[in-house]
Amino acid sequence: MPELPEVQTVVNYLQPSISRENIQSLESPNRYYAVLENGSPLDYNNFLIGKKIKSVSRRGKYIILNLNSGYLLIHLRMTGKVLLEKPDPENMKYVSFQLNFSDDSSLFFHDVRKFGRIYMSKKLDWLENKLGVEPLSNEFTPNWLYKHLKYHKRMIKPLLLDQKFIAGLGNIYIDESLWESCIHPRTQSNNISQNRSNQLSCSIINILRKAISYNGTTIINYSYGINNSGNFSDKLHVFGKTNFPCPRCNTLIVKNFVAQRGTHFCKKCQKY
DNA sequence: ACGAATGTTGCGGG
DNA sequence: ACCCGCAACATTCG
Repeated sequence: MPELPEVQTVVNYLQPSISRENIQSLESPNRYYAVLENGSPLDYNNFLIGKKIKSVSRRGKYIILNLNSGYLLIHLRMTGKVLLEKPDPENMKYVSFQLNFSDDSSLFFHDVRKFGRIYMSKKLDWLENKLGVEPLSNEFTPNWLYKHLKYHKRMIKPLLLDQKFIAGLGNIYIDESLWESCIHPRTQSNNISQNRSNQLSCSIINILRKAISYNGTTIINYSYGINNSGNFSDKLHVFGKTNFPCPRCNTLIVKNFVAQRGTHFCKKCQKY
C-alpha cells in the first residue's frame, strides 16, 4: 500500500526496463473494466494503440508513463502492483489491466483489492490542480511549510494526509515524521511553532529520502516487480510499534484513531 | 467463526 | 473550511 517512496521505487524499477516499442493492444484479463478511470475500453484503445512510452516519472502517488503524445497514469491505491513479467496463472485473476508491446513484452497491473486506477490524458493540468507541493522539490522549504501551516486550522495529521496540501505522504511516513519532530498528530496546524515546523519539514524530507534509498517499506503486501520487497520497515520508529518502547524515551507507543486512520505515537514525546 | 482492520481516495452531510 | 462516516474490495488476524 504505497506512498511516495514506494511509488518512486516502482518508477525506478520501470524506467530502465519498460518497453519503448509501440503499444500493440490492451486487455483486462479479469475483465474489471472499472480500472479504466476516465473512458471506455474503446476510448483507451483509440488513445493508446500505436503510441510509445518515452519515460516514466512520478507526481505525488501517481506513476506517469510519458508517451510520445499524452500520458498514461497509474495509481496503485492500496494493493496495486506494476509487473513486467507475467504473473503465475493463479495470480492472473488479479490482473485488471495489461498492455502489450510490439516487441512481445507486456506490462501487467495486478491489484487484489481493485482500488487502483489507470488514467489517460493529453495533458497533466488536472493533476497539477488536484495535487499540492512535491515534498522532495525545492519548493518545499521550512518557510513554505510554516507559512502554510499557519494558513490552515486543521489537525496536523489529516492536513498532511491531504494530497492537495503536500503530495505523496501517507499514513506510515506521517506517523514517522510527526514522531521525529515531536508533534502530536492532533495538534492544530496553526498552533505549531516555527521551530517545530522547521523540524517537521526536515523530518519529512529526510525520512522520504531514506525510505527511497531502501526501496520503500514492505509490511504486508507491497512489493515492486514480481517479488522485491523494500527494506525500510526495519527503520520504522513508531508505525506498527504499538506497545513497543519509544526509541527516544522508552514510553510505550500507543495507537489511536485520528481522521479514521490508525495513528501511532509517543504520548510523552508528542505532547498535545 | 466472524467482525475488524489494512499503508488510499472521494463523496455527501452537518 | 473542516470533520466525520462510509464506500469501493479482498484477505488476514484475533
